[in-house]
Amino acid sequence: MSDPTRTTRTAATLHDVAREAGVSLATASRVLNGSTRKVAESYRERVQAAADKLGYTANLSAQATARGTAAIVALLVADIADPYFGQLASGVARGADEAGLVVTIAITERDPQREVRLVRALRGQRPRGLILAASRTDENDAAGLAPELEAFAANGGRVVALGRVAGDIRSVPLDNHAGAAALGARLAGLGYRDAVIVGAAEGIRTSDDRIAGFAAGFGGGGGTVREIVRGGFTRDAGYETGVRLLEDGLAEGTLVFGISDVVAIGIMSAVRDAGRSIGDDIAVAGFDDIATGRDIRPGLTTVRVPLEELGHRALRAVVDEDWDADQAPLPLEVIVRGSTPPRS
Amino acid sequence: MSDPTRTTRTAATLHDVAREAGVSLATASRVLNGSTRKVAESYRERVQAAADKLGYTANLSAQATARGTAAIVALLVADIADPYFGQLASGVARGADEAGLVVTIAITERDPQREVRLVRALRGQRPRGLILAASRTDENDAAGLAPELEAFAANGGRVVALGRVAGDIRSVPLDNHAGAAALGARLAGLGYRDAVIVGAAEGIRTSDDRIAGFAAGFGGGGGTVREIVRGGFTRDAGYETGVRLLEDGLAEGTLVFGISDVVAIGIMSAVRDAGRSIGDDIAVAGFDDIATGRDIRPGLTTVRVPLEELGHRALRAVVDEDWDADQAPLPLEVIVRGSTPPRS
DNA sequence: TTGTATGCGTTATCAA
DNA sequence: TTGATAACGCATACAA
Repeated sequence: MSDPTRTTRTAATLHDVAREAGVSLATASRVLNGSTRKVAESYRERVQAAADKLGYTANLSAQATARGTAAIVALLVADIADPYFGQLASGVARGADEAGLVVTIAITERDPQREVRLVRALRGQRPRGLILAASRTDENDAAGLAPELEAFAANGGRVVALGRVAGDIRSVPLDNHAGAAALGARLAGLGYRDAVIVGAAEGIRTSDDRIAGFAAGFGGGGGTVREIVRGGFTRDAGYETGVRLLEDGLAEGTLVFGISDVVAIGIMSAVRDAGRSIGDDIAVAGFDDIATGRDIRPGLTTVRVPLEELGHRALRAVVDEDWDADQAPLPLEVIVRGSTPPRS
Repeated sequence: MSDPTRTTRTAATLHDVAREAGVSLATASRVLNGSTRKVAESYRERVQAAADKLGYTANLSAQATARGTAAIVALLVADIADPYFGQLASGVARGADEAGLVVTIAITERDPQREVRLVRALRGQRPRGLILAASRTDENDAAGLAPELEAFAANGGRVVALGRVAGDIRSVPLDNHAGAAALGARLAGLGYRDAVIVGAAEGIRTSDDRIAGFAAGFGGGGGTVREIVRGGFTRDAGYETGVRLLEDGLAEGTLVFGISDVVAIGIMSAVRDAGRSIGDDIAVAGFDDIATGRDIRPGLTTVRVPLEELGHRALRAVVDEDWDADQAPLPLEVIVRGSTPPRS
C-alpha cells in the first residue's frame, strides 16, 4: 500500500514480499514455499509478516513451470451428476486435500473420442496424476487413448484407473465379478430361479464383469439367466429398458438385475409405472449401493461398493511412492433389502 | 524420436516443435496457441506437422505464467457427493468445456474457515473465475471471506455467487423466497393447515430465504407454521430431525417442509421407519427437485430448480464480457407429487 | 545460512 | 510476416 511501485490490480509476487522484507528472492521462496527449512528465525518472521501484509499467494502456475509439475490431480468421470461418480469424486477430493493437491475434473460423457481429447488437454496441466473413473471400453483403445496415457506416464505423470487395465498403469482393484457372483448366489439362495440382466453395451468392462459374475453366481445356485438386455448406464436407460421388458412380458417372480443402482432404480420406476409391484411380483437388484437405494421403498438389494474409499484409494495410488500393486481388492458386500424378498 | 537431444522423459516443448519445423519460437507459438492468425500457410503446416509428430501439448502452466491468467475456473461446493451440487457442477463443467476452460473443484464441507482457506489456495491458480456454490453464511464474512474475494476480483478474477451477495460480485439470481412462497401457497390451497419447517442453521441464506418464503406463502393461504426446527443440509440431518419431531409428537395431517430435497428425503425415511405413512398421515415437501424425488414412492412434492442450467449460467457469468446483472431469475416451478395429497 | 544467477515453457514487444 | 529477446513468477544449483 505504501509502495507506489505496486499497483492494486496485480497480485503480490514473491519479489514484492522479498523486497518488503528486505531479503533475497531465494530466502523468501524458502520460507514461503520451499520444503527444506533452513532459514534464520528472524528472517522467517520478517518474510511471513511481509507476505501476510501483502496478501501474498504463491502463483501456482509459476511454481508449476519452475518445478516442471503442477500440484494437480486430474479426474475423469463419465457424468458428475451421477451419484456414483459424485461419491467417488468426494473421496478423490478428500485425498487430494490431504496431499495438498488441487483437483481438476473433466466429464467424458462416455464418449471415447471425447475422453482422448480431454486427456490430451489435461496433460497440458502437467498434473501429478490422472484418475480415470470413466468406464473404459474397448472403443477407447480404438480412439487412441493408450498412447496418450503412455505419453503422460512417460513424462512422469501417474495414471490410475478403476478396475484393472493393461500397461504401465496403476489401478485400484475392484472385483466386480466376485461381487456380482456373490449377489447372484445369494439371490438364488433366496429362491429366485429366473433372472433378466440389464447391462450396458458390450465392451464396457465394468458391465461385462458384473454380468458374467452374476450369471456365474446365479447359475451356480441353481438359477437361470433368461435374457441379457443391453441398455445404458443411466437411470433413464434403465427405465426405458424396463418398459420394454415389461411390454415383452415378464413373468411374476422374475428377478431383474440392473448393472448399477442407477439403472436398477430406473427399472423399479418402470415396474411401478406399469402397475406391477416391486418385490413379490418383480424383484429388482442393483450394484453400487448409492444413497437413494436406502431411501426408496422397498429398499434396493445391491452390492455395496465403498465408493468414497475407492476414490480416496485412487488418489493414494497417484501420490504414494511405495504403492502396493498387489493389494487386496476393496471388500464388496451384498446387501439384501425389500426389493428382493425371500421366495419360497 | 530421431532427435538425440530429446529424452523420452520430457514432454515436447514449443521449442522442440519450432526446431523440428525449422521456424522460430514465436512463429510456432502463433500457429499453435496464438489467437491472431498471421502466419504463412506453408509455415503453419510445417509447424502443425512437427507438433503432431512430437505429440506436443501446450504447457498450460507456462502459458498461465506468461499470460498472467490461467484458463481455469474454480468451483467451490459444499459436498460433491450431494446430488444438488453434482447437477450444478455438471452445468458448470458443460459451460467450461464450451468456453475452453478447465474446472478445478474444491469442497468446503460447509466450513467457513475452510472455505476461506480454499479460496486462498485457489487464487494461487490465477483462475479466470471463482464460482461459489457453497451456502454462504454470515459466518463466512466473519471468517474473512470477503477480503479474499475482493483481492481476487481486484486482480482481474471474476467472482460469481449463487443467490445474491454483496460487493463487486456477479451472481446468478435464484429467487428462493418466491419459490418457497409459491410452494407454501400451493400446499395451503391443497388444504394443509399445520406445517413444520425443517431448516438449516440460521444465517445460511438459502435456508433463511426458503423458510421465510414458505412461511409467507403458507400463512397467506391460511396455514400456520407451528414450528421451525434447525438441522443440517444433509439427508442424515433430515432423518434425525424427523425422528425427533416424531418423538415429540406429530399430529396426523401435519405437513413437514424440508429445506431441500435431500433433507426431505431423510425426513420421509424417518417417518416410514416410525411406522407412519407418507402422505395422508404425514405430508412431506422439499425443494430442488433432485432425481431421487421422482423415483421414490410416493413422489416428493418440491420446487424444481434447474440446477444444471444454474451451473451453466454461473459459468457464463464468469466468461461473458457483457453480462447482464439484472437478468430475470431462473424460473422455479412447484411440482406436486404424492407426498402431499390433497387434503379435504 | 543467505544471495546471485540461471532456467522452466510461453507470450508478447519490437526490430528487421 | 517473421524472428530475436525480454518478460512472467518462481525454484534451485552454485557461489559467497
